[in-house]
Amino acid sequence: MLPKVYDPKPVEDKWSELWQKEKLFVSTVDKSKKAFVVVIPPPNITGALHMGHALNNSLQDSLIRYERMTGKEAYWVPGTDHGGIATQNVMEKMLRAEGKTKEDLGREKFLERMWVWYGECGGTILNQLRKLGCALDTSKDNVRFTMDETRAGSVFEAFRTLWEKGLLYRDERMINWCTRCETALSDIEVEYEEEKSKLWHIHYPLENGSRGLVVATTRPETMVGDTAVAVNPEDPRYKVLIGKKLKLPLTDRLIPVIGDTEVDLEFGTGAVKVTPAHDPLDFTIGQRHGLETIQVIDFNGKMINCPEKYKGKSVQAARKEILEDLKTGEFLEKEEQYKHSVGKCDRCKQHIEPLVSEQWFVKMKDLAAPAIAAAEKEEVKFYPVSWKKPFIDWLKNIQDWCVSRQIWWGHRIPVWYCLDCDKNTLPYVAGAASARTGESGVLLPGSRKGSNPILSMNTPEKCPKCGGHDLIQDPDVLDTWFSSALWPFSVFGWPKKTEELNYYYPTSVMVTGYEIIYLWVARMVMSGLEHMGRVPFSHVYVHGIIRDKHGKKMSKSLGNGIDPLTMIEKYGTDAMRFTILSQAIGGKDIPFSEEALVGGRNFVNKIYNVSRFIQMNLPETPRVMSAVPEDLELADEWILERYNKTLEKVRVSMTDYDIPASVGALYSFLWDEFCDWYLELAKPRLETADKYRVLGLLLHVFGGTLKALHPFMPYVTEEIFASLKPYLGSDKPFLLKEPYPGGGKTGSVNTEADMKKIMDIITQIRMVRAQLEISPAKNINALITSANEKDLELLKKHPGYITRLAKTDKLDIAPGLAKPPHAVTSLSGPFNIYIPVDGVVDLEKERSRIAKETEKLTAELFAADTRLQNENFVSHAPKEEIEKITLRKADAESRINRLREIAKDLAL
RNA sequence: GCGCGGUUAGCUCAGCGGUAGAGCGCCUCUCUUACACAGAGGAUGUCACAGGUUCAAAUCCUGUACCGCGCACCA
Repeated sequence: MLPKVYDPKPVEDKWSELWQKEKLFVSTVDKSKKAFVVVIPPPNITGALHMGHALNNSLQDSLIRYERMTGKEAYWVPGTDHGGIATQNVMEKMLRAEGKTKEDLGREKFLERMWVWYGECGGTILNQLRKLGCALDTSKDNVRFTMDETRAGSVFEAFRTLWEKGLLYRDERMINWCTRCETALSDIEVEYEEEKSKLWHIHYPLENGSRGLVVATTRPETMVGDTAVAVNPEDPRYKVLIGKKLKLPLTDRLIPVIGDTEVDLEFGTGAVKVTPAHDPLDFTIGQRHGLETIQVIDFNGKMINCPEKYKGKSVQAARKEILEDLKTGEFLEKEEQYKHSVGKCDRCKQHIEPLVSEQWFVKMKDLAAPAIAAAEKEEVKFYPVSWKKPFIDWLKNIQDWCVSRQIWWGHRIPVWYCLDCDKNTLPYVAGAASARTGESGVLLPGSRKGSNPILSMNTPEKCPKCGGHDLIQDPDVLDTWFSSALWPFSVFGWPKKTEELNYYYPTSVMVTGYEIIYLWVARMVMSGLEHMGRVPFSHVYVHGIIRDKHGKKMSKSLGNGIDPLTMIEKYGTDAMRFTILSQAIGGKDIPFSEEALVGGRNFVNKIYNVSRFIQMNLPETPRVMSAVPEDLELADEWILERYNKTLEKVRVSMTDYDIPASVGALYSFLWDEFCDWYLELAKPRLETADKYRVLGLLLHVFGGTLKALHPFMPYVTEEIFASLKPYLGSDKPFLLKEPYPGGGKTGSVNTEADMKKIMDIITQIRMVRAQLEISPAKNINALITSANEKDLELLKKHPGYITRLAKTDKLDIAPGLAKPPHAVTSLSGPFNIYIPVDGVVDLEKERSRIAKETEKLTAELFAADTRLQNENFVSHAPKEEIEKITLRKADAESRINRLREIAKDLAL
């Protein structure tokens, strides 16, 4: 006999290995079949998978397996992402642990280490995905990487196309700079967080030293880079000062007062210090008024171009000193408590420094327009729809995308410069190794205007203009999202016109968390339309974020993270998949706790034990037994009906990507209906001549349920299916090869209603047993009677159901039965149920039971009656509703009357 | 400031026009040979608040409060 408790580990190891070995998940171009394609959101190679990945991939796997079983050529394309800054930070951290920096290694050696890391981490991730049961063919030649050779080709092609269309350009702008990661970031890589700070009011005197203007600022340290003070030209307080010169405190510079309508009269003092080099708004004001831009903070976050005493100091240190000096000089007039949100690097949480710098940008407006149209026409359809509007709104307000990053790990910008042609325009310093670029010879961050970029995938042989060989490549790499944006077609070899690309593109659905809709989904849609002329996927299935049980984001620093692999160890993959799939409702965040897994584990165990029970009853010599027999009796028809309806519910839910509804339907069918009722009713029949017909149906329904559950819980279903296969008559090597069940026809219309009547009687008797504390071991007798003989026909056909499940010994079913002297009574629909009890009935208990019941029914009667009395209800409500209420009223009346009679009896 | 969610049993959440549901927890009984990771039964809810629409509202509309999340602003 098999053990009572299911042990997932050996089962999971066995099958995940076999699936890969037998190439179960391989997809090939098959034009006779409709393709169902999902491209994996490639996990960053930054470490182990987390709960978010578990959710994301469980959802995708469910879809892929489901669609494959419905007969589509389902292909789930595996891969990983190099993950730019995030991964480089991981490596830098590892180096730090060794007491090294990336500069110690130099660019080349550093990248070598990164590739070794890719080998390790990428492998780990694939391993973990296999453990999760993912239907991904992880053989080497099928796994993509955003930085492998093919993908590099895609990136170059995209870069070249955009460049040639003038959609990619280099310009000097104010960008977000992370002084920790030492790179520029795009706007969406900045997180804003509310912080408590101060608003400092500083007096800027007039040229002659007399009372000037008071500015309010949160960043006093930038004042050494001020080149003006702006006021609103309509401001009566300051209008007259426009054009006057102010003496910039702590320096000997004079700066003008300018008028600019962007200045808000209400805010602060109504006078703004203008630091074009370090504030986005000031930058535009500066451009408008032709102000000088003085960079006083460098790319390391240190002060430059300022009075000697602040030079080289960090921003924080400089702020402190400058404030002290302002106080000493009596320039500081006020300190106000102030809350404002501050930009932070989404990778390292360091404060973002707005800096002016020359970077590569992608022009977005033209790219966004077709994407907006596609979303509006729902060529890209969001599930849930509520993401449609935010998606479109974001695209409508899109800004150009800064795509250059000053890090080493990534696709190097495919642009070279000729040091001969451009020796006067390039900020090039030959010789000494550069810490920033890790190369000898430095291309400084300054302007390269006037130089001629040479576009080339590989190092050009020579300068096409002068034939010179002294070429230097742009030191920057591309934003990691640049390659991600191409993923839905780069995975199929684009720009090569491969057969795969032709067959699999556009893909079916993109499954992703809402946190990367703009960062990623929007860019894929734009790229797909731009480079392929078609949207990359027709559906976007948006899911939420896994949070801790209190709704807090899981994070390392909070220590509230749950490791999916530990959970798999403890509860099994199927249990974890079931749990998170059940909770992934409507794209909402999922509060997750370990306790929730218990339910999943129990369900897996339940499934396993059903199979134990069935197997116990099977003949030792296997033969095909699964069948829907002729001459079904009520319970058989009922379970088939429930089975068919459940499968239909699953089918409908799946078209809506409502996986929790699918999983939930199967759960309650198997547990509440199949196990709790049908199996219990089948047990005695297994001892009779009926045995093989019952077994046939048990196998049919359970086998089908296993298939239906397989997309969600692949391991346990595969394992059980394998052991039942000879009885089920399947010749398929794996469950995934089986067609998804469904489409069965339903039985007679009365089946469910009839069964419900019997179930209710059973429940009533059980209730009496429980209330009277009659031991389950003890059999009792019951009398069931009704005024209408016809009602009893149904029960007479199936006395065994009641005998078995209510554990009655002797069961009398007849019209007009009188209540035996020592008996308790219960009502079920039109039936009076009398249960004779030993000794004397506790009259008090019985009376109060009946009183309570009467009370409930009276309330019901009153409610029904009130509605029926209401003319409006009768004239407006649909017929069926009125009928329903009428019946309810009659039922309540009948029961109340019957209860009254019994009460009368009891009084005697 | 704009937008999007949420507010239902002790907890976590379904339901989204026709008599309030699940899982977990709690209470009672049962190791009845598939399963105690189980079975049977039970208790527990002014469905945030205020208006409105409707014969009928947890469900639709409007507003309010609180919680969360985006986006914008942030001198």
